[in-house]
Amino acid sequence: MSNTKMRYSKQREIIYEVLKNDMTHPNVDTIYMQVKKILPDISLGTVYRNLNLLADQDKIRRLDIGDGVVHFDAKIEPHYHLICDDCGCIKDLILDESHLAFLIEQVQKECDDQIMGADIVFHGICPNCLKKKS
Amino acid sequence: MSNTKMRYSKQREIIYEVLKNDMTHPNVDTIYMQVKKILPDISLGTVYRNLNLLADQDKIRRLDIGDGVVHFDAKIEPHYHLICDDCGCIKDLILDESHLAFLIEQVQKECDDQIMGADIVFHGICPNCLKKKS
DNA sequence: TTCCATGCAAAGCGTTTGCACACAC
DNA sequence: GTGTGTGCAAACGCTTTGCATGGAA
Repeated sequence: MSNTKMRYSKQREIIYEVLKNDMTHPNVDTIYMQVKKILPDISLGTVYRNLNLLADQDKIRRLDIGDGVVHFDAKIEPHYHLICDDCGCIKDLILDESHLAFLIEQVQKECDDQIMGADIVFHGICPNCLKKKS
Repeated sequence: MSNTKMRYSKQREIIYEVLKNDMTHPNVDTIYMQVKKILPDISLGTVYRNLNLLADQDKIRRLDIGDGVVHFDAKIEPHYHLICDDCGCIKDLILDESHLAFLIEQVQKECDDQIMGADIVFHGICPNCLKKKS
């Protein structure tokens, strides 16, 4: 709950630090393994609990890309993602403001200006995989 | 596999019919319960198997809206979805072509024209829930 | 001392799968 | 008859949770 006092925890701090330094939009298991290098005794449950807690406080973002596992992102500013259909990597995608405004406007016609936000996921081939193919 | 002969099955036919007549983007359990009214002995595994099979053949669409369960849609033409944050319903969203072209163009700058498609999910309050609130 | 956070393990839950039988062809 | 599809139940993988202990305030 948000009205409960939250105490400091070394585990939560490290989890947050690890995620902030990881630009790959890692899933929970990847985060768990990275944190374990620093805190070998941490448990998977603690990682889940803290990631969900940080996400509920909007300090990090939950990412659902449709691969069956949850990913997390320390970058909370609105932005979009490109999923590589070859290697499965997730890359940030910046859409310019004027375009986004138009997009939102379109959507608002449908739902009385109550739009909260949009999750946009694009599928394609990332530059890395393209390079390997040629 | 696509080179394996597929035989007719009553179950598959009914599953597809049920989905085509359901505009709510149902999850597997909902489809299962509807099909069970027509074929009381059908098993959940069969529903999963056939939905995945139909989706792999692009006869239906898999939908991942981030609620932890898979939804399906018999409407395969490209379109987008609005998720109601109040009731969780999923509504179709039509974006006009010129806008979409611009969107795709933006994305292609990032990934060498290899864009395959986009899944776009918007969050908001659906007209029904809005009405109830006022 | 109070009570939130943790580690551990078990449970939960949606989905997949192995197997024997049924059925399309 | 051959081989795909089914029903059933067990297995699977990710995530959550209950509980006793640890640690922040």
